Amino acid sequence: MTPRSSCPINGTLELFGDRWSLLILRDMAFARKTTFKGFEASAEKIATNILSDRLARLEAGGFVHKDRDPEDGRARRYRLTRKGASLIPVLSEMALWGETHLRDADTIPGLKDTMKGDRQAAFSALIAQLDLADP
Amino acid sequence: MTPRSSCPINGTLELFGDRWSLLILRDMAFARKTTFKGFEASAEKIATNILSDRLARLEAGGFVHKDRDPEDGRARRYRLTRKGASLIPVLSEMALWGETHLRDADTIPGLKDTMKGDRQAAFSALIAQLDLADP
DNA sequence: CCGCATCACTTGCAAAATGCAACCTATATT
DNA sequence: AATATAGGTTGCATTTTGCAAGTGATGCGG
Repeated sequence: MTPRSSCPINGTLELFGDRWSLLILRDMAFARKTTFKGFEASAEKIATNILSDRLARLEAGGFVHKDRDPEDGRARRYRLTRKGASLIPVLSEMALWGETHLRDADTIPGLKDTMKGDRQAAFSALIAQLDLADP
Repeated sequence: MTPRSSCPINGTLELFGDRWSLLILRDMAFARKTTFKGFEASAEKIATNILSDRLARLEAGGFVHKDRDPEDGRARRYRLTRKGASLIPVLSEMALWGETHLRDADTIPGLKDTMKGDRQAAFSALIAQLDLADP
């Protein structure tokens, strides 16, 4: 798929401009979810065919790494790669926007302060707590 | 339309999680475009029915204000409201991500520095240069 | 090691969103 | 008056999404 333009905003939207991809990354980055069932159980109720498709795309794009769950042979383990974790600032900015402009959105404790202070440090700390996959 | 969840990221995605809405805001915020023809002329080649639909949604959501163009009675003038301009940080973060992670994305001069320095000041300066609508 | 539950899907089909091309109306220009 | 331009709308084909049901592999309790 050849991009519609060379605008970096457009490129980002061609990858993540849908209603589900970033929610999966959110679950990995902020809720530490790693399994299909875990993503399926999120409040937004993604359909399994869409979830399957998005995980495949995220894996193909190198944002997510998939392997067997070492604690349950039936389960697969999905983890962010460093490339996937690079979207945390985008997710955070969207969370901040939603929190300040949407009526019935939850407040994420500490988010506003984090986004005002040393973001880089906060993101690094968050990433350090994640069990990233490496390729 | 009742939101799928009260997650602020989800709420933001329900409003802007499509391939076009943020591009229109981009054109207003960064390219200073104000007319239907102007948006239509952008590199991504949006179809006119989609453009019409997105402008209507953005107006209904209070992100964009529409009036007659004072310099051409045939044209309508679309301008960001303050609420619409509040998405500039999200757009900028997406631009930064695209610029650093996508192969063939353009580089926006000064963006990386801006995003490392005093963002708030940079965003304020940008907004000051825009002719915002004010409802 | 048998039966049942769970995990990660896939399939089929209906509904909605998107994309394309043609057409239309109001205003401006010559 | 004729023509061009701005901002749409309409009809239709294609694509994406969503829902429900079904499938194969693995684990677990007896």
